[in-house]
Amino acid sequence: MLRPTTKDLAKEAGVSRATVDRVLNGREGVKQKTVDRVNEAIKKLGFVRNIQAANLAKSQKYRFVFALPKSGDQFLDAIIHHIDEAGSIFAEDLVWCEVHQIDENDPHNVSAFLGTLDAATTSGVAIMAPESPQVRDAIYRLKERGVAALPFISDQTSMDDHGVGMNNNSAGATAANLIGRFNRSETGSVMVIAESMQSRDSLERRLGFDSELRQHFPSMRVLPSLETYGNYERAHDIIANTVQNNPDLAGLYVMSSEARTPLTIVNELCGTASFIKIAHERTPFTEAELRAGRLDSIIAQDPGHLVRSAVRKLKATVDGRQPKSSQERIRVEVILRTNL
Amino acid sequence: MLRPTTKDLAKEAGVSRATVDRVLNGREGVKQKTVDRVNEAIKKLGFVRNIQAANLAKSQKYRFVFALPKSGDQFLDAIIHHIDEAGSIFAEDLVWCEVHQIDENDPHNVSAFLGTLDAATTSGVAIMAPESPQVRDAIYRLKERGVAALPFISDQTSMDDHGVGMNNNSAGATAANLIGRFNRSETGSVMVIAESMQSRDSLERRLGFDSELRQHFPSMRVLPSLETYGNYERAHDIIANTVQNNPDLAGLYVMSSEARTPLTIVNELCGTASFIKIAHERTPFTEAELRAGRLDSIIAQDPGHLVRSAVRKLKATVDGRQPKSSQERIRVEVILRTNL
DNA sequence: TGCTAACTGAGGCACGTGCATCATTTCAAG
DNA sequence: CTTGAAATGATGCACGTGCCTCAGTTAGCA
Repeated sequence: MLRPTTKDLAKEAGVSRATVDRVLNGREGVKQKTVDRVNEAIKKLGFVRNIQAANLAKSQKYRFVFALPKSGDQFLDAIIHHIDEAGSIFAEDLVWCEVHQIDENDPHNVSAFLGTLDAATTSGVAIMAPESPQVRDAIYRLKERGVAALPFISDQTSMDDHGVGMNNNSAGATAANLIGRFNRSETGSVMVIAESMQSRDSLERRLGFDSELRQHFPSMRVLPSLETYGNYERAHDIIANTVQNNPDLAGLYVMSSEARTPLTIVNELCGTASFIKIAHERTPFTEAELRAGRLDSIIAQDPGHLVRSAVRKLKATVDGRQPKSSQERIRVEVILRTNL
Repeated sequence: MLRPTTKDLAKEAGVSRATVDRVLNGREGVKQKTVDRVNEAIKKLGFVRNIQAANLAKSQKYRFVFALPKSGDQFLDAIIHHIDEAGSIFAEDLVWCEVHQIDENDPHNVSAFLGTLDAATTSGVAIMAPESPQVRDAIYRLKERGVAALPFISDQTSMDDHGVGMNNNSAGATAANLIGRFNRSETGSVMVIAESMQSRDSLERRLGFDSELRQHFPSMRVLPSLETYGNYERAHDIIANTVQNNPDLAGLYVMSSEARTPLTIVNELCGTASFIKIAHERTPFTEAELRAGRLDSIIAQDPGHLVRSAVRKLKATVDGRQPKSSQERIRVEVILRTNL
C-alpha cells in the first residue's frame, strides 16, 4: 500500500480511528493490549504519519530564533544572510526564522533573553554563545517549557551529540597538515593567532593543530598562541614582536573566524616574505586574499549548510523525530584558489 | 498577516475564492483586469501557496527514478545507498525514489528505457549517462510528456544550467594545484589516468588540470592521458610502460571515479617510490588508501548532497518553482587524512 | 448480580487548497 | 431593449490528521 492512512491502520488493527489517534498521539486511557495491536499494524503496514496533513490540521507553524553575538564580523554576516535565505527555503514547510543578536560575553544577558522565550510564540532556538552555568541553566528551563534548544556553531558541551558545527579538532589538524605539506623547507616555526584561548573552539583547534604537527612534521615548531582580544593595537604589538623574534617563520594559522585584523597586520609587517598562511571561514576578505595569493588555504564550514542543518534539527525535535545524521554532519572544507 | 490564505486573497482583491483559484491555477475565462487585481493582492499580502495543503488536496505524490549505469564501482554503490536514504528523508514530502540501472554505453538502451516512463507513474528522472543524440531526444520527449528530467553527475551539456554535479574544470585544477604544492622538488612529470577520454567529465578535468599546472607550476610536465577502458591487463601494461619511461615521476592524478584498479597497479609497480597521488571520489578504498598514506588527497563530491540536490531540483520542477541555487551548488571537496 | 470506572466507537468539524457544478451578473452586439 | 456569451460568484466535497463530544461496551469489584 502506497502510504497507508490512519483509516487503513484502524481497519488493520481492528479498532476505530479514534483509538488509533489515541495511540498515535500518546493519549492515555488505552489498554496495553490495544496499544500493541495498533503498533503491530503500524509496523505491518509501514505507516508513516503524514506530517503535512497533521500540520495543516494543527495549523502548526514553526518559529525559530537564532540567538547570535552582536560583534559584526564577516562570517557572522554570512550566517545572518543564510538565515534569511533559509527563511524563504523553508517557508513551504511553515518555518519562520528570526535573528536576535545579544551581547554574548555577558552570560546573564544571554540567559535573560532565553528566559523571555516561550513555547506559545517560539518553537525553537539556535544558540551561538560561550558556555556558562547561567546559559546552561537557561537552556534547561527552555526545554522544560517545551522550546527546542540547539547549540549553534560555538562552544556548548557535547557538540557531537546534538549541536551544529564542524569538528574543531579535525579543523586544526587539517591546518597543520596543509602547512606542513605546503612548506617546502620542512622546518621552521609556526605562528598561531586567536582572538582568545578562552573559547572551546580555539582550544580544540589548537589541540588538533599541535597533535598533527608534532606527529607528522616534527621538525617544525609551534609558537605559543597569540591572543588579540579583538584589539588592533595589541594584535599589532604581539604579532610584530613574534615576527621579529622568529626569523625562521614558515607558517601562520589564524584560528579565529575574523581573519581580517591579523592578516592585514601580517601583510603590512612582512610584505614579500613568503610563508604558508591558513585562515578560517570563507568571507569576502579571505576569498580576496586567497585569490591574490596572500593566503594559501581557507578552512571553512559552509554557513548555508550550518543554518539549514540547524533548522532541520530544530524541526525534527519539534516533530519528535530523529534527524538523519549523515545529512547533518558539517564538513571541514579545504578551500584553495582552484576550488573557491 | 502570517501566511494569508486564498480566502484572504479573495477578500483583498474583492473577488470570490473561485476566481482566485482560476487565476492561481492559470485557468482561462478571466478578464485581464481581474487577473491583475488578484496579482496585486498576491503581491500586497505576500501570498505564498501552501504546497502541503495543495498536495493534500491533489493527493499529489512524487515518484522519482534514478537512471544509473550498471557498472558496479564503489562510488556508484555510495550513490545508490544515498538514494535509498533520501527515500526515507523525503518520505514526509511524499517523495519516493527508485533506482534503475541500465547499460549506459548503449544509447539506444538508455533512450528505450526513458521511453517507457510517463507522467502518470513517474514525476521525474535523474539521468546519469553519456551524452548522445538518442538520449537527448528521449529527454526532450520526456519533458513533452510532462516528466521532469535532470542530468545527474555525468556528461550532459549545459550542466551549469540545470544539472547536478561538480565543476570538473575546477576539480582538475585543484588536483594540479595540490600536486604542485605537495611536490617539494618542484619539478618532475605527472601521470594522468582515466577510464576513457571520451567522456566530457574526463575532458574537462584534464583541461583544468593542464591549465593550472602550466600556469602555476611550469617546471612540471604532464604526460599524455592513459586510458584503461576498465581493463586490468591493458591498465597494467600502459602504467608499467609509463613508470619505466619516466624516472622523474612526481605525481599521479587518477581522473576516473573508480580508482581501485589504477591505484592497486601503481602500488604494485612502485612500492616505496614516493610521489604525490590524487584520486577522485570518497569510497571505502580511497579512504583506506588515504589513511594508509598511500594516497595524498581525494577530490570528492558529496554523494548524499548530489542525490538530495537532484531530488530537490526535480521536486521544484514538478512544483513549478525555481530551486534556491546556492543550496544546490556541489562543492569540489578536498579530502586529506585529517578531515576524512 | 449490579455498579462503576475504564475503555472504545462513532461522528463531526477544522486546517488550506484543488476541482467541479450550477447560478448569477456583466457587457457588448444586434 | 433584448439576447447570449463571457465572466464571476456560491457552494460543496475531497485530501489525511488532530481534536472534541457523546454514547456505548467491557471489565473489575463488592
